[in-house]
Amino acid sequence: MSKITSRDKLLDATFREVYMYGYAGSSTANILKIAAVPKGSMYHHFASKKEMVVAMIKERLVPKVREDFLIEINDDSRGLEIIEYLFKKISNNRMLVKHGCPLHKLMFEMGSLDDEITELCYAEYLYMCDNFSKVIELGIRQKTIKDIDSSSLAQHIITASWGALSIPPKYASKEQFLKDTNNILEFIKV
Amino acid sequence: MSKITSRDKLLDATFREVYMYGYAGSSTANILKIAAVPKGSMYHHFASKKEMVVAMIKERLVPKVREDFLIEINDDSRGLEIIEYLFKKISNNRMLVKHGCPLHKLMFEMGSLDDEITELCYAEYLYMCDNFSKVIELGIRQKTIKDIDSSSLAQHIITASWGALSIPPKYASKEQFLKDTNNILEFIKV
DNA sequence: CCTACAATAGACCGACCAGTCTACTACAAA
DNA sequence: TTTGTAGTAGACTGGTCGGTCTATTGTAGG
Repeated sequence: MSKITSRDKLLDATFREVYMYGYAGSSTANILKIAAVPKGSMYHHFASKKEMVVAMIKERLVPKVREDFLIEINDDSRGLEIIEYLFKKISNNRMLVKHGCPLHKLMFEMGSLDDEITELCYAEYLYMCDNFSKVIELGIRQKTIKDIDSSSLAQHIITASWGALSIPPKYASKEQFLKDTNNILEFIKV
Repeated sequence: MSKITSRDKLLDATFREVYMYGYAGSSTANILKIAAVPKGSMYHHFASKKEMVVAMIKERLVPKVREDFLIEINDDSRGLEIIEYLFKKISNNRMLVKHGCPLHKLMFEMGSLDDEITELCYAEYLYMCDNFSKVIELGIRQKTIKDIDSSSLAQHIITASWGALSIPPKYASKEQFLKDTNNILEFIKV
């Protein structure tokens, strides 16, 4: 039995706050209130707000994004179907559809605000591109995906999905996302 | 001869600051410093920071986006070529490539922060979709663009371009954007 | 039981935030 | 010339920001 530590509660609260209101839009005071942890604890575990966010990215945001955009390659899986299934999975994730990809949102905001955090996010974006490339190459070999430069196609699929997910929560819907990503699918089909 | 008023200087500075650092990330103090205008003037012209940003959206951001994403339909213009030319034009706009579409950036940030500003941005997004739809319908009639639901296609082109433009300034490049949007073009071609 | 250290707790700090206030200036209308 | 008003000017306010400080508590090792 592992109990939930103050550190855990802080990272969870930081993820939620930064995801919803952005880095600049979220305050330590609010994070502490949500986590129900006193200020002394926070500065015992982390040197600063930024360091707490850096830890949050590594220990919460990155694992979450890897899970949400997870691509599993089995022996009998087809490249195209994996992407189709992924879009379906994302469309059923209410949080993603409403508030966008947390990695995209943070990376976009931090681009002009902090180099270290931007780099951290961008590295994860490159990792995603790599993963997608492999699936695309699989699909190309199976002749279910068009034979186009796989890394350029991976980048296109990710950024286009991110764009489709960046419609404000009030107006975003599963249907709109599926309609949008269906165009991506139609394009990559052989 | 129309002279530059304090109000103009404030709107210009507000656009730059909010574009670069976001709504939450920009301060009135900094805007006043850049505009070289005293605080009293600002609160004489605008009731609050938010009202100043609302005016900035209407009088600076919207016109700028309409110019950057301008689509001109002449008698002898072809639907596909208009989109091709637009992507080329955007790729040559260093500011857009590095910092993204200002409308997209602000709308994405404000989604959970302020309904009024979100609505204002979303209305302009719908206007863009409408404009793109018309060009797509033209292309369909000319048989240079695939005969797919034009409004869904318009939405796809815009959100996918926005996604391609949301790579951090440090890593974004004209070449990466063109490679990315070329996939959109290849898809819509008949 | 004692010691030592990790963690909790929150009062407190200076800096900065958006916004207010009063005084002053420029200028147009009467 | 007088008067009214739009605009300029910046000192000031209350509240919130990230971060520091000291005191206390919980707990594992001796």
